[in-house]
Amino acid sequence: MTVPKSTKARPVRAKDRAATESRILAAARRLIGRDGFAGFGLNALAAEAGCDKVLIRRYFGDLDGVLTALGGDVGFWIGDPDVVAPEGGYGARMAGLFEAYADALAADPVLQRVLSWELVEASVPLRRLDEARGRAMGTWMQAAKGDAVAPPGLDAPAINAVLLAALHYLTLRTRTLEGFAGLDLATPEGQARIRAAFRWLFARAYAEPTGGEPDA
Amino acid sequence: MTVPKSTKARPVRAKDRAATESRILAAARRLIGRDGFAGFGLNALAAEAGCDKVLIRRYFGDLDGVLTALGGDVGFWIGDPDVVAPEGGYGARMAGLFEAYADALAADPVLQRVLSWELVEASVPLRRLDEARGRAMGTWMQAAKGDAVAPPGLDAPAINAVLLAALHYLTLRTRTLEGFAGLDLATPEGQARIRAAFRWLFARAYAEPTGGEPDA
DNA sequence: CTTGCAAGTCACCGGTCGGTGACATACATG
DNA sequence: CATGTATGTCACCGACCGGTGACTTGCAAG
Repeated sequence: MTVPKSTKARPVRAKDRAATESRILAAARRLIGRDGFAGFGLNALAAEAGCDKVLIRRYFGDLDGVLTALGGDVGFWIGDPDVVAPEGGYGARMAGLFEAYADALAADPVLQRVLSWELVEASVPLRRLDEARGRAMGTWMQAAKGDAVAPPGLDAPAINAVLLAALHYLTLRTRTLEGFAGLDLATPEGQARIRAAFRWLFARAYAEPTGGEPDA
Repeated sequence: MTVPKSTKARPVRAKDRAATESRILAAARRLIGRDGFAGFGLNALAAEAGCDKVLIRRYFGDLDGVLTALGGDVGFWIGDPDVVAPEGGYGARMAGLFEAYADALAADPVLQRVLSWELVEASVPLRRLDEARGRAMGTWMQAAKGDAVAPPGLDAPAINAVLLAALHYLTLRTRTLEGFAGLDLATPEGQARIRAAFRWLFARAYAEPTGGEPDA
């Protein structure tokens, strides 16, 4: 595709290492996004990239090297933190950031596969991928928070982590199963109920102090 | 183990189909709990059960048949709904049920593996397993709820589903990765913060009506 | 005891996996 | 042009996978 074919028939290929490497990385992204990590292997990657598997080993060592290179790739994770306009109080800003992230996650099959696989296998490159993602997420949250401060008397990072975990699980689950806990995640009605529940939780969790703190 | 060895040396084995079947199912549970679904195959299961793989095929058809039989097994999923004493209001009862379920899930590696694998692969027997689990969970929640009713003006099933999703994700993630969203899930402090955040969210979500409802 | 059959054992098949050595080709350098 | 080296291609290996046919063995009915 990107490499102009030569004149000869069989053993052509343009002898461009950089191009081959980027073709391999692009194929890895495509492969993970389409088939996930279960079938992510040397042979499949070589076939997807249209090159011999020995080149993958020569350039990246092994599949973990490919993942590491993928994680180090600039712009691999969701890029623009400027999606959310910092307005309103802490809760409103967090809710806005949350919804923007939810949309981005729903639209990114590769990120979904990575998050799913992290729950199954604990490998070093996956850990690196997650750390890179976590760092990007942190700076994103910082930018979105701006000068707003969380209400006193609550553990905002923990609350945000819980709601983020719920978003991850529900998003990942929608890809394989329709229902969860009696709700139908596939229908627009079910998704609307989930969204409303998230809004409700954000609003209530970060509401102005009203009652006693349920600490023990 | 359960089958008394005969006198002869090699081709003994007691010719007891029922015992062999239960040995296979027990081996499947052990295998899934230890290694997960990634290495769950005919050969591994036969080795774990100490029988020939052809017997697995003869008795269960294929691996999916084994999973189906596992799901139909009585007491495969968490059994006793009487853990939670139905007391207090709706929110308190749900929070109590929630914590009991959290402890049970944390102590059940097989259930964790099933929940993880459901996010990766969408196979029919896994769907059946999930449906059985969902039904057990539903009756459990019904029993725990008792005669309490949710406060009006909110979608209690959706809110419960969100918090349950968060519990699932955080529990599954703790098995492979230490941190999430800046929190350290491995330390008792991090787990205490998560628990406190859950309590906070339950208390706030189901608190007596205080302010405006954040519906859109 | 003889016979029939299910239970259990073994050996083998084709396919795919990751991995490797040997080789062909293109490009830059002398 | 000659040469070295990196790039790319190919064939093959051992290991494991699910799957299957052929066999042996124990049990029970006749």
